[in-house]
Amino acid sequence: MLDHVHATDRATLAHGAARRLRDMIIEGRIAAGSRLNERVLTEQLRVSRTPLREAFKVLSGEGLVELLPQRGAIVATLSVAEVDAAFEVMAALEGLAGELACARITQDELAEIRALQFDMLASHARGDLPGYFRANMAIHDRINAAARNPLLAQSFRQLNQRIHTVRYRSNLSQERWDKAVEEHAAMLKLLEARNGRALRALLEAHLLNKREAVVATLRAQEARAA
Amino acid sequence: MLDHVHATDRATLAHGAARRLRDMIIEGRIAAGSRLNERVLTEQLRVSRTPLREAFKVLSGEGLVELLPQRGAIVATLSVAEVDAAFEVMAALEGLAGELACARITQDELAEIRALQFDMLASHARGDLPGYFRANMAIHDRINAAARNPLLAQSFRQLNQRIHTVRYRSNLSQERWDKAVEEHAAMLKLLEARNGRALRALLEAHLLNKREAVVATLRAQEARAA
DNA sequence: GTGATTAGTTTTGTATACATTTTTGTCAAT
DNA sequence: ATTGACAAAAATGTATACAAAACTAATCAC
Repeated sequence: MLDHVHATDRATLAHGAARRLRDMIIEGRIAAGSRLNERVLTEQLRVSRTPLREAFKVLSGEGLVELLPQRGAIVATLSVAEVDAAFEVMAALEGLAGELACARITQDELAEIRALQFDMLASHARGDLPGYFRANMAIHDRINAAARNPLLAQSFRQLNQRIHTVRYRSNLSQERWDKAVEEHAAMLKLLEARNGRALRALLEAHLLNKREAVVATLRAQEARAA
Repeated sequence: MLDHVHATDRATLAHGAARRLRDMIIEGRIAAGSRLNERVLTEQLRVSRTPLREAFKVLSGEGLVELLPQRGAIVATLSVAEVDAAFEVMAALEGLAGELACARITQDELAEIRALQFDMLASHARGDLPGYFRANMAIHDRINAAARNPLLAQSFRQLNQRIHTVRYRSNLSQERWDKAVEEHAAMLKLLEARNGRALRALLEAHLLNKREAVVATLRAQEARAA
């Protein structure tokens, strides 16, 4: 097991702690809004307070943790407004990525996206939602990579990470799911045709559709809670 | 920008150290690539190593500092490619901000931007470049604020902060300066007309023009150095 | 019962001590 | 002069000690 510890883990305890804590938060293993008690976490992560507190600072920069001076750290909470805002920005970023990708993507990368598209179709046909999400994420990652803009990728990743919990927990209606798959087919066509402007518009619309689905789910949950 | 002082600003030594160090880096008082020696900085900032190292982590998240495990921290370096990439993303974000602002801006906010526009014209007429930059920044801040999307504002601010040194050091040609002022007049018209799509396109073009100017300056400096 | 007060506990913030790792400087060998 | 070995110095990473703030809960006045 220890052989498989990532390089960033070995680098410093602070990095390792940040990585593990990040995963716990993104996967929802620690509830949003809950206190991050230093004593508890030092025992859980087997590090002392110094690297743990440094990890808090890192995750705070990523928007995953909120630091309340003199009152410790909590897992960042997500309001519906914030999710809404995040999708608004991500739509623009993903649109830009698509446009740039049209100009910069290689044949090999395009072939890989084609393959992933078939994976997605397979998952869709089987009704395998987690598989669909995986293929979906992979495709969008490839588009982002093909855009050849590390800062764009980073900005996008940061926002996406922040809303990860709610994004990949929303249960698509069959109808919306079918529509999303159709949109993906159109995306691939536009990418192959190197039609940057059109792909950009489609990706933006695609993410704004996604936003509607997620926000609707969240509002429904809110209503049920009340 | 309206420095709405967050409670977190002065609350802890770590935040204070981060703020001061951030200013030093953004203003170029510490050269890009130079080592951030902990002993030296603890004396300079009058804090112990613990909060200083926490500040490093914060600034690393903002892209201003690079952490080299076991080898300390350095001021992040900016390649021309990175500046290029940053402007590419900022153009998309600023375009989005303009489009959203068209839909959401109030009359009061619009009036304030009109006033700032006159300030800008005054600075331009006087050949006062720093004054022009100030008015320019203020206008773009107002547009961002009118977009009512804190995550958009944050993403933009982070990128802008990162390239601050080179952005506000590029010496405009009179020609380009005149053109930029003209573009600003057009922006205001589109904002008043609530023409979101057009404003978006203009803002994108405006920032991509800015990118050309800055990148040209950088390449010239590079050439002179060699 | 309600609310204020305050002693005791917990928790966070900061400084410092200790442990490794990296860097520096010297000197001999080629 | 350059290289390599290696001891010394310096710097970073981590743990812990101490200080200050926040929280808890018991007591008391009303």
